[in-house]
Amino acid sequence: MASAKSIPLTKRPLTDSSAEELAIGFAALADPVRLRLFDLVWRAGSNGVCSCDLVEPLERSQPTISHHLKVLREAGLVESRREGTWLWYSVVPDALRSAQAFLSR
Amino acid sequence: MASAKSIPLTKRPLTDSSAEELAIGFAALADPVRLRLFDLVWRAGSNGVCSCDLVEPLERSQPTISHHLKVLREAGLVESRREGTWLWYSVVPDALRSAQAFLSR
DNA sequence: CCAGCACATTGATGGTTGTCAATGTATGGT
DNA sequence: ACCATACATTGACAACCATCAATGTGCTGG
Repeated sequence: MASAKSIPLTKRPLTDSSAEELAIGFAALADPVRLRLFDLVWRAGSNGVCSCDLVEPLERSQPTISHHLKVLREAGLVESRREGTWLWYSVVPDALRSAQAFLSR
Repeated sequence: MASAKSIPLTKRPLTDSSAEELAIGFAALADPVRLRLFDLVWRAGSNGVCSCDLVEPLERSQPTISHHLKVLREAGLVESRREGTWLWYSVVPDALRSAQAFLSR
């Protein structure tokens, strides 16, 4: 049961742990290359996009793109599915929910 | 005049420069201490909050808090106003607009 | 003018990050 | 079995970052 003294969630300051969690999400978006990468994956919709098509438009080496995709994956923003030799990346549904909630008051 | 070939803004991939700009905003929020700091300033509303009241709850040294406030200020997220010896910090109106717009598709 | 408070700046340090060349691994075709 | 392709991992390096102690700056009261 809720205590009589409880305060509405949005009125309480950020806890250390939820700040940590949010910061991880924002950190994943805190690099221009990674933002454009995420944008390209996002635009591909639920079908996703082959990572082989992400190297050229971003003008970075293949290991660099692979590294950034790993950061996005580990932050829970994108996911990948195998299709033969290829990997198809797509945005995790509701991945941005907590970030959106924070920015919207 | 708009070209007949022009594409709706939201359908075009992120340009390098707008990705750079967005990334600066997200980077400012990509640290747990800075997030809690921003949260505290935000909750203070338009009156703002004295930075002397921000050191203790965040359990960091005064120079560290001063450094983080500078990062938030230079990212355009907060602004300060002098009141005698004190500085009062408040959130810049519409500071989060572009970030919100990006996260909302 | 001096003492004290609020806040900023400097300098140092350990840790993290973006990048690429080189190499490794997995998958599919022949 | 072999080779080519797609992608990941490793290692290295320069740049950046969070943090604090020490010091500097600006304001106020006496």
